[in-house]
Amino acid sequence: MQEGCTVNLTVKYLTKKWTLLVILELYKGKIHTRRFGELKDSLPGITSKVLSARLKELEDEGLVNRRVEAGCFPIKSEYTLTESGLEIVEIIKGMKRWALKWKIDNIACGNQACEQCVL
Amino acid sequence: MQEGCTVNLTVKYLTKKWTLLVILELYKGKIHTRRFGELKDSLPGITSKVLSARLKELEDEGLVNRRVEAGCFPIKSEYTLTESGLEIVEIIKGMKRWALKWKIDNIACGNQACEQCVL
DNA sequence: CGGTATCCTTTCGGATACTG
DNA sequence: CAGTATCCGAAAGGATACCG
Repeated sequence: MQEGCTVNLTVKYLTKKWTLLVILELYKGKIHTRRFGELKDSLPGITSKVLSARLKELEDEGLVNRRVEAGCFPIKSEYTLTESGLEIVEIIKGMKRWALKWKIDNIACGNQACEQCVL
Repeated sequence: MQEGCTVNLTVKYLTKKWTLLVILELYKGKIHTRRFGELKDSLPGITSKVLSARLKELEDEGLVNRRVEAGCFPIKSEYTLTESGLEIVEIIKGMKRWALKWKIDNIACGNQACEQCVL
C-alpha cells in the first residue's frame, strides 16, 4: 500500500475531526432526513464552518446526499447518508467491536455498552 | 458517540499519517519480525522521527511489541504486531473492500487488485 | 543501528462576524 | 436558516543534524 492508495485516501477524509460523529448523527436519523441546524445542535461544540466543510467533503466522496428545498425562504437543506455512507457505518461498527474487545477505557461515554453511539 | 468515546479515541491514533502503512508493513512481515531500519526502508518518505513516534504510539496502544536485543552494539530492535494489532488488520481490509466497491480511483497503486497492499 | 533534538512550514480547526 | 469570510493559535509533520 502506498500513500495515495485507495484505503489511505479513504482514511484521509474519514478521519478528520468530527467526520465520524457527523456520519453517525446522520445514521441515527436514517428514517428522517436531517437539517443543517439539527446536525449542528446534535454535535455540541462543532462550528458552522467545520460542519459545513465536513458535509461538503462527505458529499464530494459520495457518502452523503444534500437536497435543497427549492425556492423557499429561509433556505431548507436536507442531508442523508447514501448507500455507501450506510455501508461505511458497518466498518465503524467493526472498529467499535475491536475497541470494546481490546480497550477497557471508555471514559467519555460512561458505559461500555455505549448505547448513545447507536453502535 | 461523543468526542472522547472509545471508537473516536481509536480512530484518533489509528488515522495519523503513516500509521496504517506501518501496521501493514508489520503485517507483511508477520512471519519474521521487523527491524526499525527495515521498516524505514519499506516506507519511502517517512522520517526517523515520525516512524519512531508512530511505533511508540502503537506500542502504547498495545498493537505492537518492541523487543530490544540485550547488550549488543549497534543496538538491534525488533517490532511485531500483537494479537490486537493483527485483528485490526481485518478492519483495514474491510475498509479496503469498501473502497474498492465504491471508489473507482486507485491511482497510486496502479491496479484495482492492489496486490502490493497485502489486502 | 536506532533513535532524539531542533527548527520550520503547513494544515487544521476554533472564534467571531457577516450574508442571501 | 444555512452557510461563507477572516483571523488566529495549536499541532502535526518534514528536513536536518546529532548521539549512545
